[in-house]
Amino acid sequence: MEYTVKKLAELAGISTRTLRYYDEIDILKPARINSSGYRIYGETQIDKLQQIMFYRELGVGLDSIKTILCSSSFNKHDALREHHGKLLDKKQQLELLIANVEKTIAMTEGRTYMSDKEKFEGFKKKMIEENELKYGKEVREKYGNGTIDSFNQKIKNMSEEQYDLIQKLTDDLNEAIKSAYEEGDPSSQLAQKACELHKMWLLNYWDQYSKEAHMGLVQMYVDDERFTAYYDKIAPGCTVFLRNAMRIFTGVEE
Amino acid sequence: MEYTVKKLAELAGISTRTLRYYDEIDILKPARINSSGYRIYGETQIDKLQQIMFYRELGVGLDSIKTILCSSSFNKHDALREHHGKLLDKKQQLELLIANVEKTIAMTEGRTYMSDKEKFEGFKKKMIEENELKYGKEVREKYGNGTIDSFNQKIKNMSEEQYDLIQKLTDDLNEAIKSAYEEGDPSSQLAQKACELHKMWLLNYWDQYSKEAHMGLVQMYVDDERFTAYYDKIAPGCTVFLRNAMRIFTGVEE
DNA sequence: ATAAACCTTTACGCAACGTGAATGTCAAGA
DNA sequence: TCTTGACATTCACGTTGCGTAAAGGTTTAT
Repeated sequence: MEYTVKKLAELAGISTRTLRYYDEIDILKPARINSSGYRIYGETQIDKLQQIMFYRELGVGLDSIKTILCSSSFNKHDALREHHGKLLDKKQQLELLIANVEKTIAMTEGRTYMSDKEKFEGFKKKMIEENELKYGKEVREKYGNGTIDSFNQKIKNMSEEQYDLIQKLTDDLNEAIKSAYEEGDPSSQLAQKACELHKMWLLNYWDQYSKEAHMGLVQMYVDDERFTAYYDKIAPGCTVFLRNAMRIFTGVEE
Repeated sequence: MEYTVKKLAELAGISTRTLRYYDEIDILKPARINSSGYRIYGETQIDKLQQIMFYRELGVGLDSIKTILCSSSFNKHDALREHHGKLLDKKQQLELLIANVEKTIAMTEGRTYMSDKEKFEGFKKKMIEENELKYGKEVREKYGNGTIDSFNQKIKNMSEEQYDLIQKLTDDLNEAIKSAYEEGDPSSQLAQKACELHKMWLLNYWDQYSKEAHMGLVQMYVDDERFTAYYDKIAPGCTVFLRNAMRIFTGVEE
């Protein structure tokens, strides 16, 4: 039995373009070409196509398939195991992605649930997105996943009142940092009050507080340009000032 | 603070090409372009880039990101949920793929374990690949996953002797079908013996046998071109002949 | 002044085809 | 016989998100 492209394509449930492509990349050549230039396939080609489709269904790339089909069964087995490893990696990566997306959705849902009026737009944008984006990785690395997970959980469970409170706290904190910074003395009462406020602000997100962790965080503000940029918006140079004040506040030498 | 491509790229941990590309597709335009044609970015652009990277980390396509960034938070939420759905689909698909690859690996491992000498190359190629490829789907659909899973399990557990036995049985079966077909009478003793052999052959793979299932399988040989082609290799037209003989053998009217 | 380090645009490459465009071939009906 | 419609052919561009030159202008440092 002989087949033209269309026939074979229908038999195999693929497109004619695919067959021409397979011809082009030398993965499946027709048995012969007739006088009009038509591709003619035979039984041998059907068998090969079946094998190709078999590996294709396993997600193997055409390039790999080409070499697989020409190699011994030993190498086929090896190739499959390598492919398997790749798939597992992909899966793990995908699961991480899904978890992150779910977390983000949960956050936005928590927010919209609490306020239909997008009252907390600015708050959320600053707190959640910036926190997850900027702080997420670093905090995860330094203090483990638990820290940021509980952070997210806390945000979800917060009442509107709490949101307002934190909003106010944040404003007060920034104000305090600014005034203290303008005064210039990290050991001043104003500066130490700012540190206290920063601690209170932090306590809203951290499950357990430690001076060391607090100091570490503020030091990180200084070390990472992105953090510095964020805090220096209050006043240029105030990130370092905050760190110095915090050294005194926590008594931790870093 | 102003940034050139290189500066911003280093800050964000991406390539300059990426920034130029984002400019090209209108996803992140520089604040201005200086007299030498250099791209100059500002704080606003940093913030936007952070948002872009945030969504990018979630696996959202750049096209979607562009619309997301211009839309309300409500629509952002919606887009995220849609994206989430897509990811779940992808995951499911990937898991299926992995399961199939694992199954295939298990099969080849079973085979190589049983025979280092690639003694069963032809057998394996015909039995496992063709079975899984051609028969897998249909059998699954008609008789559930259990049927083919137990089939695979059985193959794995088979001893070399059993392989030889089945090989011989297969040859006998084909021989019997051929002779019976040449005689031409589906009710002949030869034809009924072929049916009996086909049943014995089947029993090596099926956990429980039923006349109905057997008849259904053979009818499927007739209905599906690919099956027909396979059996007609013995002799053109013999698939239908086998079906007719099987009607008498099983007494099932289909 | 000259080299190093930066910037620019242009454009091909990647995987696996989809989707035309322009044109040739074949079997069948008026 | 002529035409129509279904098939075939070969280009060749589009898809995604950039990587990677190539060929050239600008800025900075020595």
